[in-house]
Amino acid sequence: MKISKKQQILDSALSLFSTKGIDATSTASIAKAAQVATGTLFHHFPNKQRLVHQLYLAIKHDLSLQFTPLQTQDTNELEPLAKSLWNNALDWAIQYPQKLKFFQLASVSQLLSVQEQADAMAQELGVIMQLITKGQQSGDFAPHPIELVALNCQAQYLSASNFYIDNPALTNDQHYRDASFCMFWNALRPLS
Amino acid sequence: MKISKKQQILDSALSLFSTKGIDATSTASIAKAAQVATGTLFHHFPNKQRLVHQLYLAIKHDLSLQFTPLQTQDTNELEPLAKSLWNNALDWAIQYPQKLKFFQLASVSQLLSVQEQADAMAQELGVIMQLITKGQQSGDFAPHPIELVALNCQAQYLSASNFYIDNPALTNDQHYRDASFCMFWNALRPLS
DNA sequence: GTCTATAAGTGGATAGAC
DNA sequence: GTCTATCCACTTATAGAC
Repeated sequence: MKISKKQQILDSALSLFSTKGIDATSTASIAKAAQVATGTLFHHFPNKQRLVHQLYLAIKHDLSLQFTPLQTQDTNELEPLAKSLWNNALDWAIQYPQKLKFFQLASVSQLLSVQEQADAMAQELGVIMQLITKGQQSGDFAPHPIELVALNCQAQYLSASNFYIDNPALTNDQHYRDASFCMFWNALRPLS
Repeated sequence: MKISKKQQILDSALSLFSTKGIDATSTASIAKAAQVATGTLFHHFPNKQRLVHQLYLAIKHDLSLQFTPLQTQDTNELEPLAKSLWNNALDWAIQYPQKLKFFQLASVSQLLSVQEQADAMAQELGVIMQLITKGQQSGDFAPHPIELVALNCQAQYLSASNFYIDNPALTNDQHYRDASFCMFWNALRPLS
């Protein structure tokens, strides 16, 4: 057996959550989709909430892996670095639309506490925070409050990702790609 | 009796939906909170989905009313107009945090079809679309695809609103207000 | 219009065999 | 670790009295 039952459950849960919503998906339907008994599901996860939480952490970690390869790049030129991070993140969302959708559902739902979300953000997306701080120090970015800027970045990223997922034909359209990055980048800049 | 039972049901539904989530809120709990029998609820709304839909439309309309008083203003100067629209919308969200929360839940959940959401957007928020078009024609804004720009505006608005709702102490902090508008406005501008 | 009572079904979660 | 079988609280929605 190549994939463990636990992983099958997580995969099926992601698929169902992202299409039907988290609350609207029963544990029984997850087990059925994973070709597993409900007893097995509750053997691996003490309850539904823990299953959601574990899936959330796994996906957030997965996204963070898109950023790490770029950490070693030259950081003197901020814009090209930001552009490759932006495109990496967008490509990830386009490749795994279910992960993005679930990520969004989990963020908006009250299943995870604000604290849990903030912790996951700080741990996994620390690279982004450092980049914002660096840009503010060099004067490339406006000196706005960092929490506000971080939330704004996340919001613009989710917005652009959803657009590409809903309009697959435009995925590789350079005009659209440039436009989305331009808005993102300009938002961070100081008033000229 | 000042408020109709139907309105009591809508009010209680909004309150419960925004705190517990839509799926996680039972019709029985809505009826109980509204001090009404379940039979009464189903007399006014054929089913739960219709109740959600009706609430969604009412709230979207409520938001749109924040924009109409400004339509008659002088539109030669775009930035001050945009700033007052931005602040109006933020103030509305801060005053009615439950409405914003529900609005977000309904947008992300699959309860409303993409078409229904787009229709409501076009009808109620047409003012915003016209403003974007006008800015693009005058050269104040970059000529990005309008759908992309509209979604970006909505995302930044929701992001800023959530921040203020989660941090009530900063509601009237001018530094934060200016920062959030600066990001929003800059995102729309062309590359300098 | 509003209520009570209840139908008919689904939910998360558990016990215990293998 | 995985399964079958099952508990029972809770769900949406309806019927019919007032």
